[in-house]
Amino acid sequence: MSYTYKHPRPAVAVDCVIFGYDHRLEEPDLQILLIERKLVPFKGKWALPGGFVQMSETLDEAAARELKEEAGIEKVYIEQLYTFGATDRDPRGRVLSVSYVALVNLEKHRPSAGTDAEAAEWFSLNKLPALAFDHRTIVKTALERLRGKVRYQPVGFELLPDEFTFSELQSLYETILERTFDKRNFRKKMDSYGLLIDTGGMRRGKPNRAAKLYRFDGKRYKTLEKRGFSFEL
Amino acid sequence: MSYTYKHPRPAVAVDCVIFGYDHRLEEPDLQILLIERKLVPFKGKWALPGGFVQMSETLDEAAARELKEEAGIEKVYIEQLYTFGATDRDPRGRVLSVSYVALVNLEKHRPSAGTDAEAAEWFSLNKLPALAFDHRTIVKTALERLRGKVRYQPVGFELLPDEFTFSELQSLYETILERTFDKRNFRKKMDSYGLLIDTGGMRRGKPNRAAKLYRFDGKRYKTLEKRGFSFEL
DNA sequence: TTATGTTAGTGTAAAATTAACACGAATAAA
DNA sequence: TTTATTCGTGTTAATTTTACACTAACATAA
Repeated sequence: MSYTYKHPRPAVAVDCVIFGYDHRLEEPDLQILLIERKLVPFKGKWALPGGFVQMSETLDEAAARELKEEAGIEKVYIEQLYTFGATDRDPRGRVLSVSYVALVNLEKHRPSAGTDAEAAEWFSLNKLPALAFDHRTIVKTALERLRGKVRYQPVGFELLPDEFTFSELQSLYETILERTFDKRNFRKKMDSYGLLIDTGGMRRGKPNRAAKLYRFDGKRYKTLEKRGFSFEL
Repeated sequence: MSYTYKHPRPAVAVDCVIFGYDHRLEEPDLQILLIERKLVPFKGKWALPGGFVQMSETLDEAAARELKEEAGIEKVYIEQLYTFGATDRDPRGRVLSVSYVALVNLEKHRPSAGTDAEAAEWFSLNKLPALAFDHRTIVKTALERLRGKVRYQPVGFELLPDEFTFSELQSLYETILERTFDKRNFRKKMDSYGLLIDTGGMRRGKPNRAAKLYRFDGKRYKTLEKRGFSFEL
């Protein structure tokens, strides 16, 4: 079966930069899920999960599908990032890449468990291997987006478990933004938005004072957002 | 001549939201350049300037080319906005739209003069006609981007002439953000960044005190930006 | 049972930033 | 020369941000 057009057309792929975060680590860092390529070009090299867009699906759907098929990840935060269109970015021919950024917590979504995604592996952002195509550029762009976005939209919570402590939240921000925050000031500011719900639970198990568990109030945020409220860290 | 592929491919277009601004108007507003469609579908309707991506050009190049061919506009600020990929956004079949935002000053780039762009016309943003395809959505997205961006990156200057007065700059921001600023505070803040150069010239001609002309120091901004400085209004 | 090591949780004062506010100076036209 | 209009400027109060240190609670080891 083949398809014929009057004018030449580029192929269109979606590629996903999946940021993972594990709050349980001593020194948590951002991770990225990569897949080892089984085929030429770049056989054996690591690449972002992705694939070609089907005619019947939207771009968002294509990204969600690839996320599920190649990474075994479903129902997470995902947004379109940028479309990369250098003419020589794929040696096979003209291929555009509509890139997406996804955010997942590594406790909720176990590191490449089961599924199709056995070729998948998490890498620390600062220990990435050489990447196929222009995927390095895509990752860089994704990181800039994440750093920018996290400061004025409450997307950080997507990287945490449903219930988290203030310290965990702070560590997350410190990791992403590569800076430290004063504990009291951080808490004060976060508190002031009234977006965190005290779940009543406590994080126990470590040989120190237990920490209260909170949940992000997404509904309230949406309400406030419509009223012109803006989150800012 | 025809082109055959093993798998079906979407067609890929670029569409440009060109924001225009005329500081000479009494009550300036943002304008958008539209083109009256000569062909079905949406014949007779207004649409964003755009067209299909050629195999030999990058997406940015395609956008620049369409800007020139359809709008007669060259060498202006342009950046990629978003890629729209609803399966039914074009009745002719699957067409992706990689959208761009461009910013032009209407004194520098005369309203649809000469060129190919005779079908082109500027419309006030709040008096837009019905648009073809999903172009309304694209315009909405573009406006959100502009509003967001203008506050933390000095892109507003792209909408002004090379030399402008403080009042003109303030009116621009007030127009885009749909709010007012205190004259003295606005000036103080802008001044504090040291990004405006006093050209020595004066804006004369009106029956009131002449205003000093300034120029935006783009080079200095780039230097500061690298040092971690960030503009914010 | 007690001691120890470690993280959780909390308030205040100084500094910096933002917001509010009014009037004389300069210009072109009448 | 008068008039109408916009330009250019400084201070004070309010708010926000920053800096900073100790007690409380928990699990483990003694």
